[in-house]
Amino acid sequence: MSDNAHLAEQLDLISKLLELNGADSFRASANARAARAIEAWPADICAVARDRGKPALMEIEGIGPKLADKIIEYSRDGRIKELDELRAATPAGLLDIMQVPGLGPKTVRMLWQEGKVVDRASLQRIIDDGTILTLPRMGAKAVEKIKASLALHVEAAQRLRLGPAAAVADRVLAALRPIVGDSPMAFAGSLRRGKDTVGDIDVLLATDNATISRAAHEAFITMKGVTGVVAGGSAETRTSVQMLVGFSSRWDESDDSPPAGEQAGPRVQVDLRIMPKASFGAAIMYFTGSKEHNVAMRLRALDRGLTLNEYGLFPEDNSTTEAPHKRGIAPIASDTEEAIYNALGLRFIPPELRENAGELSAFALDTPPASAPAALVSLSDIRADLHAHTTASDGVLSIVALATEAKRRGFHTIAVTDHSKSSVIAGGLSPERLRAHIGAIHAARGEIDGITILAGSEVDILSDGSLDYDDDLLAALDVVVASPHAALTQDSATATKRLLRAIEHPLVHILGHPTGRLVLRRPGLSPDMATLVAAAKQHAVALEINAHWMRLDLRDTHIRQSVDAGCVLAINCDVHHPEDFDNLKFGVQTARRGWLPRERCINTWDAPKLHTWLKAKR
DNA sequence: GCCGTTTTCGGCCCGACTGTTTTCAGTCG
Repeated sequence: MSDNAHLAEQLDLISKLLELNGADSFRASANARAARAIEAWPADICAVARDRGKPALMEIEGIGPKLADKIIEYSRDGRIKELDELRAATPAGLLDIMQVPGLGPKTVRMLWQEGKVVDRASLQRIIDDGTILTLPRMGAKAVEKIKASLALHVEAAQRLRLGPAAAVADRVLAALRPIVGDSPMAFAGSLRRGKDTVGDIDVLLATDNATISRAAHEAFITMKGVTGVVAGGSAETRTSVQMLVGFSSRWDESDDSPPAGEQAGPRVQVDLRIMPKASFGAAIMYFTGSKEHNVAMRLRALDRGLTLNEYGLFPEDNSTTEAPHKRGIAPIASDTEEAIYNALGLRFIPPELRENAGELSAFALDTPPASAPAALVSLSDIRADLHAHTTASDGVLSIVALATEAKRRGFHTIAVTDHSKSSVIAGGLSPERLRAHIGAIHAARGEIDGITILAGSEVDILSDGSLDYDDDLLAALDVVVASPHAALTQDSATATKRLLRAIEHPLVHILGHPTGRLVLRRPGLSPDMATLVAAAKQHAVALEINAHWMRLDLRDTHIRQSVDAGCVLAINCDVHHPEDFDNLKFGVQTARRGWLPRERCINTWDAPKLHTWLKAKR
């Protein structure tokens, strides 16, 4: 875990413990806000603390003098005294209870103070013996809800990776489409923003037709894969179901594929929300988030004397008694997101950027064109893949089959990059086999035209940073992707030296999945990214964004840091199966989350430009 | 605990829903 992520976790914990201890809620949320700002910060925040001190920290939005001191304390001691004291004063089990849906800080504090609850077991005890009913605001219905939440919470909680989540959403949309006709319908939330994991899936449908609305609701709750309708949602405007993820792949035989029995396996909550057509833009903006982006947008509206909610952008008339849409006030903008952004002096902000990380100022209409961000990379810009495996190592496609599939998808170049000898389990090639393989790749060029097949290798970066083949052999390759595969628990300093050595190697073009992380499975290396991106820029090495949803490595914050440093990046599918090309969209979304401009992604370049760039190292 | 061309003190995003209440507190998204 990076220092930023760890520090953010500590501050978030401080926020939660403050709430539990009845501290001022604005003080608690200030800590949580700072945690999110730090987590999204592209550079190493501890380095900022050490090198530039308190004033530089206080320039970050949401960080004032007190929080700057805490960051400095953390960067110096690796801990924060305030957190230690709060932990000592609060039973650890209360944090666990606060995870249960329906139990917020106020209720948990009351249970602790009045009911002597300190963990899940003691909560269960006072439910069972009935004493919970004697506590304030604890009626029979409230207790029933807590009981149900406790039971359900055991199997929920886990977030879902982007790939399986997108597959569920696509399934839902495909099932509803025939019923809703051409009514606007889309998914929102962190899935639309392309985050690497999502908590639940929000599907929005806009219709003014009650018949369509009822039919969609009915089809939704009877869809294949639905294992239960979540209580609540009296009206048909919001329905929540639990749905089987039912997604398996070579990565997930251990933890995501259902064991025997049809109703088993991981589930995800899917919400269907039905709203009037006229509110669709405001609603999808609202449900897409992020929360921080929404808050910033509302503040921007207030600055301009307007009110923004999920029904539209309204003129503010200072009647605080009732929401504007309920008083029949006509919205200034509501049917499309673009109209709302424009009415607030902004260009349309792509969903991937909506994290309140500078996007509002960057997309302001009055920003001079010179300082406006360049066009972001998009899926249709990608014309090449530079990281793919064949049957020579652990892929399932022959060289020609791989090239044929790449051509079918509109690429002008495909690089064959099988594993090197140290990746024994993946069938890594000995130097002799690689020489023969290069010959086979050259021969395959005669069997298919309209696409360039490059001879390459995904070469292991060994634990000391040396590469898995001699320079003579590497020089015979058109493209070298150097990747770490083993020793992924090295400390940060060792990992930095290791990867730096690979970047400085004159025959390396691309640093493949630089940290080796697996989403929700393995943290991978945490090298000093500032050092790596500076070296990558200097040595003209492209940093890879591995598009597989299990990797998404580099991650969004690292990409932003690389972009700021002036690096070029590669978005590669790491193809083993033909379907792996479909993961490209996740790589592109992640790249966009890191603000990657089209021209800085080498996979968007035309063939002459890309091939010239590769040859510069030969 | 942060923040400021209407404030250095007194604010701090908005609305729906639920359950416990006689007017509202808490939670969620």
